[in-house]
Amino acid sequence: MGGSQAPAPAALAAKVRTLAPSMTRSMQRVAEAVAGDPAGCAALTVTGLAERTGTSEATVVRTARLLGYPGYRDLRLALAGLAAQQQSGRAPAVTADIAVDDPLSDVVAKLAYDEQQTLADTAAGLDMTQLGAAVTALSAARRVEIYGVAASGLVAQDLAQKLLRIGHIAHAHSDPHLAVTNAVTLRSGDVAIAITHSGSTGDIIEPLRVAFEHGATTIAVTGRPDSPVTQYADHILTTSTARESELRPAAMSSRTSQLLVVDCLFVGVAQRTYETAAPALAASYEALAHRHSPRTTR
Amino acid sequence: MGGSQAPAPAALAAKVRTLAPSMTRSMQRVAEAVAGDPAGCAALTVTGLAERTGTSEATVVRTARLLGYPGYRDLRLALAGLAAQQQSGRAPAVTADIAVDDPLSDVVAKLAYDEQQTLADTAAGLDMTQLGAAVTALSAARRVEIYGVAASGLVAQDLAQKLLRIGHIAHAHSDPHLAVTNAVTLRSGDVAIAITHSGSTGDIIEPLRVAFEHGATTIAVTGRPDSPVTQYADHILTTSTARESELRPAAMSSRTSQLLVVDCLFVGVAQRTYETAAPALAASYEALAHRHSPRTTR
DNA sequence: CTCACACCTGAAAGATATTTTCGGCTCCTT
DNA sequence: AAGGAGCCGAAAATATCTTTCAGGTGTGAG
Repeated sequence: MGGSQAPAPAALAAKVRTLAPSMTRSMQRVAEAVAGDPAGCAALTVTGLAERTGTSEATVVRTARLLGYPGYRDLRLALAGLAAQQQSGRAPAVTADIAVDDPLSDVVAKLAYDEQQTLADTAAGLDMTQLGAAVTALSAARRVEIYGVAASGLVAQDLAQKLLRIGHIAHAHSDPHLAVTNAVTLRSGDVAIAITHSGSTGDIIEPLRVAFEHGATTIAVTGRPDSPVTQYADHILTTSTARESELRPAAMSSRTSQLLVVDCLFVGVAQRTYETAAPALAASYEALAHRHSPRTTR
Repeated sequence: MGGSQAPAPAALAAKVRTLAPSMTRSMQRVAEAVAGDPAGCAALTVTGLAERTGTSEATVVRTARLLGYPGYRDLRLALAGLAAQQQSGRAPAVTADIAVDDPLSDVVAKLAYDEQQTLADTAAGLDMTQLGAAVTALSAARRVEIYGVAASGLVAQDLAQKLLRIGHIAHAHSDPHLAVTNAVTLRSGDVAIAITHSGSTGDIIEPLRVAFEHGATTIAVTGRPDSPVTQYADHILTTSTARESELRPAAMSSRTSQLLVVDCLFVGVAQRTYETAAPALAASYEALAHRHSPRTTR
């Protein structure tokens, strides 16, 4: 039930970053070479790439498999495609890290660029099958419980707020103990969602496990599709992982990525349950209108 | 003109037309198939393409040679590149609104595109002078209080979490009454931030007004620089407003925009107070490490 | 501190795909 | 109608990719 099986044409760099942590040293060398110079690597045979990375053919093939391709041949084709896209596409990028002495205008530009990149990577890497299944489960759910702590806790709340606005019963939990207590009450027909970037946050795995074992449909939103949390997930939605730096904690880009996924879930559910969602949206909008004072101008 | 022996990436169709007259019948069939469906042919092996065109492997190789490639392998690579280019070329048709019957893949593409657009707009529209002043005030603040409700409440919490992690005293408030109570205790040297998209949410204006009148430095993060909330704001940071639709509430893009602004504030403050921020970041990272269970692999 | 285990790693064997060779065939020329 | 030039594909030869297996390395338990 792992990541997507579709060959990723443009999302390769993202996939490399996502899977890199679960790779062995040699495989990382191969993945790095491939992500760093797609065009150059596309010109090489298995043996050539093995030599260039100081590894063996077997390792190259293994890496290709891990990245989701049937074998090296297919990875090579994807590489050629990627190279062509880069060629025709825009200039590489100004991907420099944020430095302590960057002027504010640079900070803004770099942050905006990085988040845009994260969005593109996430969209490209999302498995539509998994997403569809998750939307289906959510649309039919009696109630939805969402677990997340810290930055992911905010994403959980965001989703809960949105689902509530279209008439679904949804709650977010940040307190690990209460989350487990809550998970115990779930059963078949309910949905539990765990949001965790690392996928190995014990406080979040536990409630999902409990929900899973009580028969609820479980969904994991994580940046690590091979992490512990996925053992208890019926559906896995992978968020992208951008490089981080001292001044740019991982939480920043993972949050952007998670929010996009959550938005997709929301819109998907809203589509599926349009008959009830539309009036509910209108009603909640109406109810809040009086809380706003008249505008100053215009 | 035609680069005779150089592998043609995009000009393949043209080359086929140019060379077609000098081809034999079987070769023309192959060339035609290749030019007509690059993506499909890239997926085929020599034998496969030979069968599909009703010819033999030898003919396929001969055709590849005639088109300027060393062999079929290289033609296939070029084909993959061409396919990828075509693919990406017809992408930018996602500017339409999200419809009820859009397939999920369109939903994802449109959402990602819209959020990217929002980010670009926000970055372009940010007033660096105001941002700089806000960062200066925050860096020197004794404590920071942040007010926001609903979706903006989550942004407020996000900022509070981040500032806490770099050793600043910061709290987010969603409860209007508690917010006002809290604002009363502020004075010169403290900073209050109001986050509201409309700029006319009474529950948020009120605490900012109180903070303003008690001498605190006040910052407004709003999408409406002419709205009531700005009367009480020393510094105004403008977020961008994307068009919204029934299935895409305003909260979605305003949140993206607000988060970017908040991230800029955070990084700005982290830069200015690097001496204390860096160790604090490292310490909080360290403290959370034990909450993560060991990885599945490695 | 030592041992045992699990896992990564690469060499070589095995399987596929590509390229070359070569003889039959068609079609044109005279 | 006969000869010949060149096209075409089957099968051999080669290159490339994949799998298997055994050696090595680091890690955790005792």
